Amino acid sequence: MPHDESGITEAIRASGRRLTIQRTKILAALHELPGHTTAEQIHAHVSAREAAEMALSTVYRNLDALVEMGLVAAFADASGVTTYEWAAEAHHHHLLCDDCGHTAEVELRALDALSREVQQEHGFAADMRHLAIHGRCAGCRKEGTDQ
Amino acid sequence: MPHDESGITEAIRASGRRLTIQRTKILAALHELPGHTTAEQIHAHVSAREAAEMALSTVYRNLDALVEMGLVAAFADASGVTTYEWAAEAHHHHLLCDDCGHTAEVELRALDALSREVQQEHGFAADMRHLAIHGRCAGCRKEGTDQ
DNA sequence: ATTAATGCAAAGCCTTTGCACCGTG
DNA sequence: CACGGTGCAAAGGCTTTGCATTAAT
Repeated sequence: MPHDESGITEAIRASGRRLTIQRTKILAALHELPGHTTAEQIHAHVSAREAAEMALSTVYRNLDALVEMGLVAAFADASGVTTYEWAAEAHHHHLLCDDCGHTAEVELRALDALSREVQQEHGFAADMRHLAIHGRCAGCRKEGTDQ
Repeated sequence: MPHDESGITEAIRASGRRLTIQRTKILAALHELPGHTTAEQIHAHVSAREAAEMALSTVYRNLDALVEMGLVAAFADASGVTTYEWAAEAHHHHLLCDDCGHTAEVELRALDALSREVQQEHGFAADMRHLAIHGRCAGCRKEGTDQ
């Protein structure tokens, strides 16, 4: 893809990897699609605009490589599906409603204190870039009932 | 199984379900095994002590039922494996080391503030009973390097 | 020219499902 | 004795892998 906004292509080359058309398109898709995309979605996104279809396994292999390089973050959905997200954009937090399934992306200040506690009392370097908090959203709580 | 420590068997019967030998053994296994057990582990645990082996699908079906009843909590591992835990015991938090895979169960005070922030600013009722925080544990940080 | 990367198809893994039979309530 | 539950085996979904071929450096 055209302009390389960060040094991503360099990083890829530096790691001994090659910049194939497929990899380039997957990088573009990661930029264009909103966070939390599945391999399938990326595959569909790429295949939709291009005549030639890319193998799904290529998408997986590339995502794995990007995760290994730390450029992309992978997360396990509750249903077992893996979602991927451009690591640099994963600096937000999620409020997952267990009722309606809605996901809100928010900034949480209190996490600093949490991070500190975890660090000081457990020597654990927390990666808060992508914390997911489960619960019930405002809407579902109003409706009161179950499900 | 002998003494029913909570009203679990009642709850099961009240939901129109039956108390089969298999279900009883699975309940016992959930009590005996530490948190975060997989269906496979429960199956192995039960099969180990009893001569007759139980079908793995029975374990899954029972776990599903227990989750549906709210007695057991299910969580998606990063690798896509589902782990189950006695819901009443899931009132702790996890520090998951992304390097060595070790899981530490801790109590985090700072979560109260977090809970409050989420509640007040987003109207979201957070369920903090089983928050998982990713990062690097003390041990892996000392070793410094990758892996 | 090397050798990483792709495509394809097959296999893997965890989990779910269909169906006849069993056993609890 | 009705109907929820079980076992078995087969199917399902997502992901990975083997191998010959292609293409980036």
